[in-house]
Amino acid sequence: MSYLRSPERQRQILSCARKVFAERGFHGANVSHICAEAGIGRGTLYLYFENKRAVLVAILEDLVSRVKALMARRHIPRIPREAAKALTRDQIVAFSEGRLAELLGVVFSDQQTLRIVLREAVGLDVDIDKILATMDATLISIVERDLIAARDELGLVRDGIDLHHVATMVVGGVEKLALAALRGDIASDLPALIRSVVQFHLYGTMKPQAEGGVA
Amino acid sequence: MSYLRSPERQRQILSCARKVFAERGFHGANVSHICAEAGIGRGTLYLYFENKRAVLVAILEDLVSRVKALMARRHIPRIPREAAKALTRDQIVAFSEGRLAELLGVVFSDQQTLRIVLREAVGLDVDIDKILATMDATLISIVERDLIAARDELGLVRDGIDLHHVATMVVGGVEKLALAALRGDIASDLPALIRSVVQFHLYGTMKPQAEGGVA
Amino acid sequence: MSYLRSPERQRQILSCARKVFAERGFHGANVSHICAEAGIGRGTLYLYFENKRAVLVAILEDLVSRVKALMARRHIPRIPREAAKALTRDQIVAFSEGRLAELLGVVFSDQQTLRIVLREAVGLDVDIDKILATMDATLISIVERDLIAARDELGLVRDGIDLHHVATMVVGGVEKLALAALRGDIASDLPALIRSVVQFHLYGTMKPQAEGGVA
Amino acid sequence: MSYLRSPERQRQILSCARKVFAERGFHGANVSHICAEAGIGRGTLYLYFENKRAVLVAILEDLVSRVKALMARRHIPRIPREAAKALTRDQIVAFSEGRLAELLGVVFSDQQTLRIVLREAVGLDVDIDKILATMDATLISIVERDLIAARDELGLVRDGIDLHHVATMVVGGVEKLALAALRGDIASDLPALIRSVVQFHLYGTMKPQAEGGVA
DNA sequence: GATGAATGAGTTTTCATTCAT
DNA sequence: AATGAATGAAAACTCATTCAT
Repeated sequence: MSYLRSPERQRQILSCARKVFAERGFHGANVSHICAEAGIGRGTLYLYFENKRAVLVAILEDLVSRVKALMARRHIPRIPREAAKALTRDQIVAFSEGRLAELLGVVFSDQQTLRIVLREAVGLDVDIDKILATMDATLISIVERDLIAARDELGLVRDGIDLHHVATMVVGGVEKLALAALRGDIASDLPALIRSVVQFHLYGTMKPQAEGGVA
Repeated sequence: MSYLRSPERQRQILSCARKVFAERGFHGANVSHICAEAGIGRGTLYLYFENKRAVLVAILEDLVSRVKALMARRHIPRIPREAAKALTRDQIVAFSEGRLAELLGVVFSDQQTLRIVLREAVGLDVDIDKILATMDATLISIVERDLIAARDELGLVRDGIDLHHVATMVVGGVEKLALAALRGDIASDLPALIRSVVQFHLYGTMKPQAEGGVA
Repeated sequence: MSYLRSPERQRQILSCARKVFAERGFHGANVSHICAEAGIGRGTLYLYFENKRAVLVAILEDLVSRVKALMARRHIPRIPREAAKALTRDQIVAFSEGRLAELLGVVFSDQQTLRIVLREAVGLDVDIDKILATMDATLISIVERDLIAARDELGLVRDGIDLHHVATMVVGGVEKLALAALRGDIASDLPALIRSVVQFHLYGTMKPQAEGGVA
Repeated sequence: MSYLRSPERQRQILSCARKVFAERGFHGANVSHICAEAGIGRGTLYLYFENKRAVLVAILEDLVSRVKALMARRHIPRIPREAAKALTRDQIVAFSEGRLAELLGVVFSDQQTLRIVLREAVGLDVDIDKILATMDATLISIVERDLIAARDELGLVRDGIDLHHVATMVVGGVEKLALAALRGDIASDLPALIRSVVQFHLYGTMKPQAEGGVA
């Protein structure tokens, strides 16, 4: 028995639960597993959370709030259009990479949360789905906002693109890469991954010459 | 009650299970639900499947085999490099759209299977994960093969791109769009979605002029 | 494992539960106790009853329906008022004793049910309370109906009596006697008890001379 | 927080527990409920009572001791037999009503205790049952002693009556009336109820003429 | 082959009680 | 003396699976 103040104990349980859920999945994890991990009695968990599901919800909402905080914090740098025109390709790439790294840093700050969001929390129940949808929507809107700014203020974006679709695909693509990395299907070389993402979403796959050579 | 020979009955159970799993999720669905849907007794299911999990596995493996069949069937059209150079932008787009539509047609032939793959089968257990990973890998390798062919045989692909990463992102992006459509966050207008995907992955987001204007 | 048809199994569980509840009380009795007594698995009980509480409710409602059946069955014998006047004291006593014995026969047909009604089902929850109240009300109204008939049709009842109060007291008195008998505080000599009840409720305690001698 | 010496604090807890038990029943009431009501910490209760059950026992024993005190206090007024013969019917009734009111005053001094005795403490465990049995026995013996006195010293009681049975029925009848009043089935008009009880137990239900007219 | 009654392992959850502070 | 955080025993209940019919 160790006496901890409420908020610390709550955080401790949360972090142990994160670990356990990531390792065993939501259904594979017992309340007992979590409590053993946290070194507390089984009843203690119920002093801090209504039930097992509420622990997961807390983990997810914690992440959502971090993502929303990011969105609130981040503002589009105001560059005059003239200056925008003078941006080099490398400057644009570098800026995009920075933005993306920032985003990924918050979302996938730890592998455990990543695993939980992408795998353990999926398909559990309607309310949890709503939280995941909120997170998706927030992530997507962050990317979309950047794209809209790049289009409207910097004039950098190709015409006739549905930016919401694109933002959705960017987030989905990033998550799939992350999942593949989690599975060990591809190397977890974050900078390389980020470079791939940025290159891909800026330029697409088609050779400029090919494009250029087209009537 | 009704006399169906083994294979038909098996298929019938499978299709009822698909419906039930899609509607209620793997954990939310009882064996009873499936059997009621199929109009058979609870024990009968066990004549055809070892257990509940095996039913889901069968659904997934059925999909995997359809995807693999697609991969085996599909071969890259051999176009002489010279001809490739003469391809118009619209021809490339049209061809890509066709390929993608074909792919999506197999994978997401029905909303039920889609839902199961993207939501209900996620995070269940290690073996099911392996199946999902196999499907991901197969899908990705289909896209990747197309990309490799476009690069190596047609010379259409930009240099310095990690095509495995790109293929992964394309699949991930498509799935995220599908998920958003399932959730009702975006319109389920398949042709429009396919167009977005193809435009995005061919050209990326950056304006050609912007790119062109860079030193 | 023994295969019983639904209704028999249900009745068997009910009768075992009656025994177990009577012996150990509602809270003292486990579902396991009941199942062990019935020689069935723990889950089997839940095929027949929604939960432990529902088993008790079924026991009580079974009794209520027997009591209500008695009330429906029983009709007041129509005796012309003239004939009523000619009834001897012993005839009235004998008739009352018969009626009471009939009532007790249904209600307290077995000690187990009696114990459950008087002790184990008391104070459990609002709905069970309602059932007990219904039973009380039915018993009381049976007695009251007899009293009203004796008053209105036979003219046998003293003036200025609140017959509902009296009926309530009769039922309460009988139950207290039964409880005392259950506890072993008084002899379980049913005929003697019935005689006491009838004498008491017909004549009261006061000596007729005493009454007669009053101005 | 508030400084109360042991005995007052004990009494305070007891009175809060009485309220809580009456409102929620023994099983429905948490130790927390009681402590919250008393404005003390959860551990504090255990400084004054061994456990939850002990609190209920204390409430009941307090009542038992009040009832026993009544019994000890109450003595039969010595009236010469001659004087007894001269008692009017109204005098006897008035006296009986007084005695009964006195009894009820102690037992059911408050609705809370009444509810606990009649509903919440019933069927809990063997020891509590013994206390309730003691209370029943004491109440019954008080009534019985009055009846014996009325018979042996005043000669007011009809022959051939088992006074223990009668006393038991009187107590049972009174309790059933009280229960019905608690339930709202009958009006809680104490004087009217007392009158009904006294009339009934003195005179019974049968019309004197009817009785008189019998051979 | 088909059935569905029976099973019981496995989990969540509650709450009286303890004891470090 | 007072507290309330921590405990864990105890119990209800679900549901995939078995197997007598």
